[in-house]
Amino acid sequence: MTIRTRFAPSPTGYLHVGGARTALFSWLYARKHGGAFVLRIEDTDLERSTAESVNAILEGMTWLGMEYDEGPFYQTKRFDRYNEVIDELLEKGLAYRCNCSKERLDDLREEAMQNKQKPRYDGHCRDLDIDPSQPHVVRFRNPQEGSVVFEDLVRGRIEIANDELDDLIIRRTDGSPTYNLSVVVDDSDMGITHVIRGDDHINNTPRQINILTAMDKEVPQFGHLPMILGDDGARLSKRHGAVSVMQYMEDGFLPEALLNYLVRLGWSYGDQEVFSVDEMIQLFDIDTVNKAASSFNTEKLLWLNQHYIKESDPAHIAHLLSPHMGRLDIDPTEGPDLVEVVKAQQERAQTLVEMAEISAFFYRDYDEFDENAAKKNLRPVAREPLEEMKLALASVEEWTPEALHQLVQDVSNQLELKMGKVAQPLRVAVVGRAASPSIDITLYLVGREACLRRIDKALEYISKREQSA
RNA sequence: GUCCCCUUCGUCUAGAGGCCUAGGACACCGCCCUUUCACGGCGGUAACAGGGGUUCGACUCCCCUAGGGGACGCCA
Repeated sequence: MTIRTRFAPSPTGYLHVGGARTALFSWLYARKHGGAFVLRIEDTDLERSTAESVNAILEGMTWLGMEYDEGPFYQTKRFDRYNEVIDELLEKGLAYRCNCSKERLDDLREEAMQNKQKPRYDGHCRDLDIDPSQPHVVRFRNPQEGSVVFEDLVRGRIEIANDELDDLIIRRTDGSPTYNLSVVVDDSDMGITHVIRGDDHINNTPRQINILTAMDKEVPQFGHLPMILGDDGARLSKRHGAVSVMQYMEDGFLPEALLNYLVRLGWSYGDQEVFSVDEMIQLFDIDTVNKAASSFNTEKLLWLNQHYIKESDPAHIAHLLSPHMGRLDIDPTEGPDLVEVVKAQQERAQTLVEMAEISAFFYRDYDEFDENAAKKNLRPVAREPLEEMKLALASVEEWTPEALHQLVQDVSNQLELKMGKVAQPLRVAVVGRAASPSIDITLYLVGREACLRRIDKALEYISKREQSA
């Protein structure tokens, strides 16, 4: 049997990390077993589904590299099929028409809650013969006895008594099918063998199994994934920490880092923390997924992101960094080779956004000195080293990191100062702040002209400071 | 309220009855490396929710309690 899994988001918002993790596990499972991964858009809620959301979801999937083998299928294009099934159920007496008013249903719910009962439909129309030409919904005739048992791939055996379930609506008054009907029809029609989804669907599963059984269709395997909670342990929701996957791209994260972070949320393979996509495919398994919910921890994501920035090919990082430079109004082609800049900064940034920020000075003069750095390093004692360095830099023949390193060394020796006493004021002068790559590389990439101009600016700063003192 | 599910360091997790003096990772705190910031190296603080059983022996099995989450829609 070929394994077929699916990801079936409803397009009512962007793709957030919870959805992405669900998609990832489903995708990995299919890939691991050489099966197919199907993408299905569950847009039966005509009110809330939007084309923008569909695009956002597709964009997120693409960015993360989770390619699907079939789809996207849209449920709105399959209404005829759902109605066919509903009519069939109706014909066989496995479903019935109901014209209970919403008011009656509301009253019923309220009454049940007051009596400390589980709210459920009372089956009022179960055996009535409702006129099909009048407004009505269609309900599934759920078995009233026995129980539904299934072996969940991550949770183990789950059993729910049928008398906990009621006759759920499968077709609305407006003729559109509801979720529980359409999923079941689709998963069956599309030959899905393993339904991997969030555990908020656990309670729907017995209903769906009952419908499937009524349809005389095969029941797939289910694997219910635990939730992902926010940084603070509260549920991830749109208003609370659930960030769009694409937001991570904008914030300078690499897709491989997010994927790696997500795969370790609720799953592990011994002590291994870093997984390439190939390793995930090879090592992942659904039955080693944890049962408990886990909290999203941005700190660890940052660590992984830095890891991938550090380990990646500099040219690759440069390619990804370029747009972030653009956001700072910097055209990286007008200045030092971005690949060289990446090599210099690779171990110094947790995100591409941060890397762009700390690399801006390679491409343009800083606006003003970082206050603390200037206070500490651009003091009168720094005047002489800076002036010496300026002379040396102006006349050095070879503008290479090696030659520049030697230069700083020579000036330090000449003035009988420690390297730091020369290099650090020089660094602040050239980059405007206290931190940068090693001084030789920094000077080399900034270039002679800009170095001299910025040293002058630093000397000016020192003079001004002396006057005001 | 009813039903379902979950519970190991702050966080992600290892743990399949003796291998546990509970391991790793992130974060945090020291020290080392160092011209800055990082990287890296070394070390440290820190957890089996509580209570009962079962057993020669429980983090591991069973029960109860507590806490947390989910479901209970003409949403998905």
